[in-house]
Amino acid sequence: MDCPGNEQGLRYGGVTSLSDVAQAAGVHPGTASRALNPQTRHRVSAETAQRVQEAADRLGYQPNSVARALRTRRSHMVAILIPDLTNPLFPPIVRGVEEVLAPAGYSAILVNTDNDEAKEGHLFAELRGRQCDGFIVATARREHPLLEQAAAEGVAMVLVNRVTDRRPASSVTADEAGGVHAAIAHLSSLGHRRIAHLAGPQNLSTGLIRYRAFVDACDRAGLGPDDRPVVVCDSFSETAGEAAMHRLLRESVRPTAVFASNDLLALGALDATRAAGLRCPQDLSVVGFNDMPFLSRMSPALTTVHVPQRTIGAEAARMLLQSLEDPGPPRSLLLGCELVVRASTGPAPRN
Amino acid sequence: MDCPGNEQGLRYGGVTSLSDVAQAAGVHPGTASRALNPQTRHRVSAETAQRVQEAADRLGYQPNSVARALRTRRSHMVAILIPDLTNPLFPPIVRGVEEVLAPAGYSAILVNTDNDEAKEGHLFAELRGRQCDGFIVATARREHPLLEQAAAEGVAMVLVNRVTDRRPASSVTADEAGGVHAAIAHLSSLGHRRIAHLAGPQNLSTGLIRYRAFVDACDRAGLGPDDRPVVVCDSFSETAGEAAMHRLLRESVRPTAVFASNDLLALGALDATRAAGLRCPQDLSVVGFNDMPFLSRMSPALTTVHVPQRTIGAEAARMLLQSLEDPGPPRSLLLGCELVVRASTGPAPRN
DNA sequence: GTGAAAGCGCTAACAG
DNA sequence: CTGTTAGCGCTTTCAC
Repeated sequence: MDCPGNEQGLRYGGVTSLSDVAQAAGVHPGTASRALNPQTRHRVSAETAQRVQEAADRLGYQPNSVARALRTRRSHMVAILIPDLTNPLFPPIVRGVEEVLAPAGYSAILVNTDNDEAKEGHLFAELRGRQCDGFIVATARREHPLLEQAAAEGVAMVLVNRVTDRRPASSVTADEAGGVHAAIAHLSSLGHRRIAHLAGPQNLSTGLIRYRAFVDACDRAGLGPDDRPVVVCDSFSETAGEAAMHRLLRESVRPTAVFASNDLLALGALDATRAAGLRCPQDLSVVGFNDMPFLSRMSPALTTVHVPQRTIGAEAARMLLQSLEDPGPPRSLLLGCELVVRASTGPAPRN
Repeated sequence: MDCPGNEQGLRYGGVTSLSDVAQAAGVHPGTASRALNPQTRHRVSAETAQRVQEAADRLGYQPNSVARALRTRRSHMVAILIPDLTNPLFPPIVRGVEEVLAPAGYSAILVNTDNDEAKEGHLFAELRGRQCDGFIVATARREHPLLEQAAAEGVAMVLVNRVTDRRPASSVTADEAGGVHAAIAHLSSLGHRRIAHLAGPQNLSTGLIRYRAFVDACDRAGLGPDDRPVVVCDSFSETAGEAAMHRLLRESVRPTAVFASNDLLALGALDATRAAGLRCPQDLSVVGFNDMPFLSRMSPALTTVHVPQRTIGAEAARMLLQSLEDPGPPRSLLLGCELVVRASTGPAPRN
C-alpha cells in the first residue's frame, strides 16, 4: 500500500524533513532545497532536480513553513483584523481577501477586536510576534496610535473601509460620500424635505464620514439645519438604531425620511417605526448603508447603498501582496458605491 | 519619548530578540528565556526574573513565535476549515471558536474549501506544513480519506456539524435528528398530512442525517411513503431550493408543508412558492433548519430549527485544546436543537 | 552543479 | 540558580 511517509528515513512523529528527502535522493540537503524551490531549481542539474522531486513525492514531503519562515523572515501569513465576524458586513470582505491570498501561497489569520482598543493592541502585538508579513485592518476607529506607529515602522498594512485622519498607510475604501449623496438625492427626488440621520459612532471613521457627507448632501439639496435632525448612535447595532429612532420620533416635527449610517441601524429604526404605529414607506422612508446580505428578503426590503465588500477585500489583499513584494509609498483605492432602491423608500407623505 | 525597541541592543529591522533582552538585563539568553516563561519562572531568582522582565518591557520585547514553534514543535495555531464563510451559518461558529482560542493564546487560520475535495486536500497539506497544532473541520463531506488518514496519524482534530461514517475523530454536533423530529411533529400537530422534504446533498453529512431523520419522523407521524415526497438538491443554496420547489409544485398532488434541509433551501422554496401564486403559510407551510441570523426579519419570518452555532464553535475549540493538552480517545458532543416557530407555518389548508 | 557550514531565535538538556 | 551548548528544519552564502 502506498502510504506516504512510511518508508525508511522516517522521522519520529511521521513527519518527513528535507534531509530525509535528500538522503533518499542521495544528495546534500542544500541541494535538495535548491531542487525543490522553483526559484532556485535552475541552479541544479535537471536530472538531480527530478530525482529529488521524485523522492519528495514518494515520501510525501511537506516543507516545514515554520523553519522556512524562521530562516527567510517571511511567514507567508497575513493577519486580518475585524471588529466582529458576526457582523454580516465582514464575511464577504474576508472571503475576498482569502480569494487573493490563498492562490499566492499566503494564509490568513483572522482576529476579532470588538473595536476594543486594549484587545486590539494585544492581538496586534501577538500577531507581530507571529511574524505576520502584513496586516489587513478593517477595524474602524479613527484614532489608532498603535497602527500609526506600526505603519511608521514600515509594517506592511492595508486599511479597509476606514481611513486614519493622518494617512501613513495604504487603504481601500468605498466611496462612502458618493453613496451618501446618492441616497439623499434619491430621498430628495421623492419629495422629502425633512430627512433625519441616524449617525454611527463618531470615533469610527465610517460614522464620521457618512455624517459629514449627510450634512453636505442636505446642504446641496437645500435643506436647512432644522430639516436634517441628527441622532448619534453609540454602536452600529440594531438596538442602537431602535433606541435612536425612538428618540427621533418623540420630537415635535417628525421627519418623513431617515438615512441610517448602516443597515443594522436601519433595521433597528424599522422596528421602532413599526412600534410607533407608522408604516414604512407610506409614513416614513428608510435608507440604510452597506447592502448586507439578505436585505432584499426583509420586510420591507431595505433601500440601501451597496458597498462592494468582496471586491474591497480582494483589492486590499492585492494591494498588500504588492507592497510586500515591493514596498512603496502608501496608496489609496476608492471603489464606487451604488444606491439600491427597494421597498423601504417612497414618496414623501403630504402633510 | 518612550519608544519601545529604540535603544541600544536593537536589532536591524527594529525587532528585539531574546538575547537583546538578556544583554540589557546582564544575564544569559537561557536565563532570560526562563525568566520570561511563566512555566519556568520559578527556576530563576525573583530578583533576576524582575530585572529581565523590566528589560523586556523597556525594550518592547515580543517573543518570536516562529522560532519558539520551531523549537517546541507547537505553533499555537489552529486551522479552521469551512466550506464558505459567506454562508451565514459559519460566522457564528468561527466566532465561537475564536472566543475560546484567543484567551488560550492560540490563533486561528481560516480557510474556505467550497467543499471542493482537491482544494481541501491542498489546503490541509499546506496547513500541516504550517505546523498547525490542531484542526477544526466544518466541511461536511461524508467521505474524507484525507481527514481519516490524518486522524489515524494522531493529528488533533475536531469535526463540527458533521460526522464521518466511521468515527476516528472527535466531533461536536447539533442534535439534528431531534431537531427534525420537532419540526415534523410541529407540522403534524398543525394537521399537515402530506409533507415534502427538500433534502440537501446526500454526500454531505447534514444532508443525509436530516433526510433519514425526516423519513423516520414521518413514519412515526403515520405518514406513508407517498405522503412524504422528497426532492434532493445538489447544493445548500437558495437557487437549488427554488429549483427543487418548482419541481415539487409540478407534481399532481401538492404537499401542504415543506421541510427544507436548511434555511437557504427554505428561502429558495419560498421564492418558488410565491412565483407559483401560493401564499405561505395559508397554502403551504415551510420549515427551515439552522436558524441563521436575521430570519425573523424576513417575510414571512421563517419557522426553523435553531442550532447553537456559537456554542458549537466554542465547544469544538475547547475540545480541541483539551485533546492538545492531553490526547485521549475521540469524544462526541451532541448539543440540543430547538424549534423556533415563526410565521411560515400554519394550519394545514382544508382541501 | 554540488557539498559544507553557518545561523534564523528560541528552548531544554546538562553542567556547575 | 545560572551559564553553556546543542539543535528544531530550513536556506544561503562560500568553497570547490
